[in-house]
Amino acid sequence: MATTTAAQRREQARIEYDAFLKSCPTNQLLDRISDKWVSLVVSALAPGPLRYSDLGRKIAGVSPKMLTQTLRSLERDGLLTRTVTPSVPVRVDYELTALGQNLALLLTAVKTWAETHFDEVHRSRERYDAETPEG
Amino acid sequence: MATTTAAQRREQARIEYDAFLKSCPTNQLLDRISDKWVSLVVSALAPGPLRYSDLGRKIAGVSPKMLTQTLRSLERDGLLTRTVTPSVPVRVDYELTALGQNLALLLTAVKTWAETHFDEVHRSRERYDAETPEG
DNA sequence: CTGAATCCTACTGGATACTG
DNA sequence: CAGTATCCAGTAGGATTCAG
Repeated sequence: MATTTAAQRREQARIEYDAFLKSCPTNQLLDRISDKWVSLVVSALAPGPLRYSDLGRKIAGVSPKMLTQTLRSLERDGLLTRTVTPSVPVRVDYELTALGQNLALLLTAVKTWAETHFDEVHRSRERYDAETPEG
Repeated sequence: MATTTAAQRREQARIEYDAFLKSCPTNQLLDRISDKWVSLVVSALAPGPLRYSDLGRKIAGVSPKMLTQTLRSLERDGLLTRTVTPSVPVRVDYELTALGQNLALLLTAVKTWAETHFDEVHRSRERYDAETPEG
């Protein structure tokens, strides 16, 4: 039959979606910078350069794995620079590039939005939860 | 002994981190709106209200589960409204609230940033990958 | 049409230990 | 100090199916 199953149609949609992503790779980048750790690291570095362990302390809940991973990703994207000072012990500084600082401004704006409207959102949540018959 | 093991110190850090999150719940909200699907849904609704299936088509790669989940979350946060028209079949419209539109502006700015600087990031990635001894 | 429920996989990301 | 490597749990999220 001319049966296009739901699965086939869905897969087709995914193929088109992949093509869409290729033709519009902006979404990949958007997804990347929408990452939790990216926001935190960029925010942490916004005031000025920091060392690896400084970042780890400033962000607190982060594991070394995620910290390194995020830093590498941001370095690869040209959002920050990694400077190794071959002293003993080694010292590594991370600093936002102009591009990174540019992005930091936007993320700061989003953060400010969250601070400004948090109580509003919070009240909305309580209202919603109260109305919901917890079922 | 006064032995604070690494585990203890780490756990202590997590406790403090939790307290930090409670005292500064903005981060939770920031994390929430940094979600991939949140960005996509808010962007999709920015031009105007849409029905459930319209959203599913416009966002393409999304599964009904994630779409519903994201919409519920945004509704709970007061970022959009859900309007049910009890016709047959049922019709449900989603529309950004003023708060949601406000956020949409910021996310649009971030999206614009991504579009503007994508080639720069892309070149940085190629440079990075070329320098990296693929090890 | 608009979801809700279930199942299941794959990836995220934390803990831990080890290296230069 | 600044990572790297390994292991492993939790969960995000896709596929599928069913209901109102």
